[in-house]
Amino acid sequence: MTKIKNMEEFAALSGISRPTVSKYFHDPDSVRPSTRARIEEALERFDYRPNIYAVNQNRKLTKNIGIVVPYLADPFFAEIARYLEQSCIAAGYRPFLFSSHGEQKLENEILDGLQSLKPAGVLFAPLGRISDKSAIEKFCASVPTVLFDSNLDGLGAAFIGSDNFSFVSQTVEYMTRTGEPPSFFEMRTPANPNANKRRKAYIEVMERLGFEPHVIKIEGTGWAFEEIGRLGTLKVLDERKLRTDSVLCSNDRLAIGFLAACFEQGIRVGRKDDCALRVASNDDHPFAKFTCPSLTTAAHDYDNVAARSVETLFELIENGGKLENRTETLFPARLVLRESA
Amino acid sequence: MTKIKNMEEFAALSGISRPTVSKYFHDPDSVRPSTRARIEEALERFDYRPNIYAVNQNRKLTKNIGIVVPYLADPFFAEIARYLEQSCIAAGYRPFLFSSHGEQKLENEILDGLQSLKPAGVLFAPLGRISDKSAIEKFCASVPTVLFDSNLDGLGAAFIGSDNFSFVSQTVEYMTRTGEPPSFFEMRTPANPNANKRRKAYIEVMERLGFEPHVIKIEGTGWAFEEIGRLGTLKVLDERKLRTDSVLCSNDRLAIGFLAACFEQGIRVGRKDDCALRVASNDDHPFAKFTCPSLTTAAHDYDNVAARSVETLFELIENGGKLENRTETLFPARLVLRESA
DNA sequence: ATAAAAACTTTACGCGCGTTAATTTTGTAG
DNA sequence: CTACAAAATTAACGCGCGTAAAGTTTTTAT
Repeated sequence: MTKIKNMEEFAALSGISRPTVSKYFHDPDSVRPSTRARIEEALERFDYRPNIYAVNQNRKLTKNIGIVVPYLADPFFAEIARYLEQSCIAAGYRPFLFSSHGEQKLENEILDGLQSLKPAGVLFAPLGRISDKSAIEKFCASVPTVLFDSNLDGLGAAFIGSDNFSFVSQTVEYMTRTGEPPSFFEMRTPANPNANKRRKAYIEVMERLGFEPHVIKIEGTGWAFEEIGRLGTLKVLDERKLRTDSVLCSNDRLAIGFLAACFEQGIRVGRKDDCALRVASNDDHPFAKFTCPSLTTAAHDYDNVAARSVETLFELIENGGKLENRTETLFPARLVLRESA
Repeated sequence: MTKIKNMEEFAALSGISRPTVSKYFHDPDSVRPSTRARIEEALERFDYRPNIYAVNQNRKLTKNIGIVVPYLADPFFAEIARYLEQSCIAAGYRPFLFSSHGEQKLENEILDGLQSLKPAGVLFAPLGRISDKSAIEKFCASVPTVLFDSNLDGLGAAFIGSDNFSFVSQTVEYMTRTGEPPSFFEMRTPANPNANKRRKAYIEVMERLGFEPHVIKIEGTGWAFEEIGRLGTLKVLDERKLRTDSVLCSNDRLAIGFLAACFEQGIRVGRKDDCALRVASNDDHPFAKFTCPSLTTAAHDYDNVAARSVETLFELIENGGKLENRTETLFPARLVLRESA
């Protein structure tokens, strides 16, 4: 079991010329079946693999794909990243995962570092409001990029995300149908552009149904949504700002904080008769099933968003990095009824 | 603003010879301040950076560091990964983050792929029980590796983690001091070696305090601990297996499921008089503050574990990949009193 | 000012592999 | 068996940069 240093050596040991071996690694089907068999036989005996640095230096396009999410400590992004990773691997690519950790500076540094990785493409969920648009625009000009989750107008070759209107309309309609119309609970300055769309959808749906919208805006910045939601709720409860017994939170992480605050204050939440409040939300966070009470929420179509994102990226890559026109694909939500509303 | 293709071109534009520029990129302090200034000035005007593939091909050691965690959808690991990443960057390295997603096959594939990245070192939190020890051993033989969180006997150049005895002794002592001695709630076949140490510590501490240990083992495999905990708790409650009003969960994610089940069953948990049960746990999961009631738990010393891990890795790297003897460093827990116990 | 040391320039080779052009071998069809 | 296309081989160059050797310039010390 001697260690093989390079392709030259491996080619010699396998009895095939180096250019042919090189061809094999580029596409195993491009060589005659008999020679392919000989190479793979040698591969079993000697455990050689091409030096990726030499390969990537000489190929025009690497097989690397960058995956960038805004906040990995949010299990939602961890889950979607997992799906994206696996799809890339299945397609013969090498995914590299990065988290902006909620900071613009880090997001920019990641994009910067990504450029020198010369990735074939990038799947990018930007921070949103605090993203450095011009930096991202520059980046997208030099690297084939598909945006997901958070849309930034005109940036990237395509956007794939969830249809916020579908989320809110389902939750609002459900709540109005089964009880009082909900107030909308959100952060005053939401980090994510989806939040704005959800508020607008809420107002639109409420008006269409003939109810007066009521938006409750709480203070707080950053990505510690649960704590922001909790503190905001305590304040709202203290000031008796709730007009009805129904609340729709902009997202599940705020709702987790909302429920924690209600529990602290001894307020029973749920759809049962002895409950004082109904709370629903949007996202179907992995923990939404384990809140007390479990959270009624509108679920992202994780699988489709992820699948379409990679599909689109591969299409983009095969197209040489350009698509005729930027598309925006939105997947509808699925209402998940649990105990909280 | 012409685009610079290579170091040759950049060197010409900056008026410095290529070898000197190369030296600069390796270590800016290795050149005369005046030439350094000239290079950096040119750097501002032209935005050139060395091709990392060419660099890594020719340098013996890359500046890459691999970070491997068992399950990124667990915010605990996301948080620690964040700290590790930042430390690596601060030290001038390039971190690459990977998650095994709870699967041995993926863990092996990650290690495999990591080898061809030729990293200077790897920070590795293995899956634990289901890890492929022999594959890991092989990996560690060729790449400087520091294990953290989960120890595997003798593998890696060092281990840094938490002192499980410290966790359990603090929670057990607190619970016995303020109420009935707790039962210990855990999975029958825990994925993580820390679980075994916690059970042993529980038994030891209970006996030392003169109480009879009582371990409740629930069924379930995989990494969906919350749901396993929830279902296990429903069963335990149904079969009335609790001997006292106190429960110590092996980890927070199980506890989250435990509390959800109690809530479903209308069982009040907490240290107040009107509560039927007290529940404590270990880890201080990022969501432990938002359970209902909030969870009393023993907190990891995140910062120190992460800081010492990277410290040790850098030491290992500077030492050429070998340390005289394998060290195991354990940091004690900090008891966090909340409402559940 | 002079000598020695330090830093820089020039020249050149090597890393491992992609890739091309010219040539030879192999496989298939008539 | 001949003819011809497909596939493999040989030879050679290039990618961008690390690095070493030899010579030149600049800095520092005396």
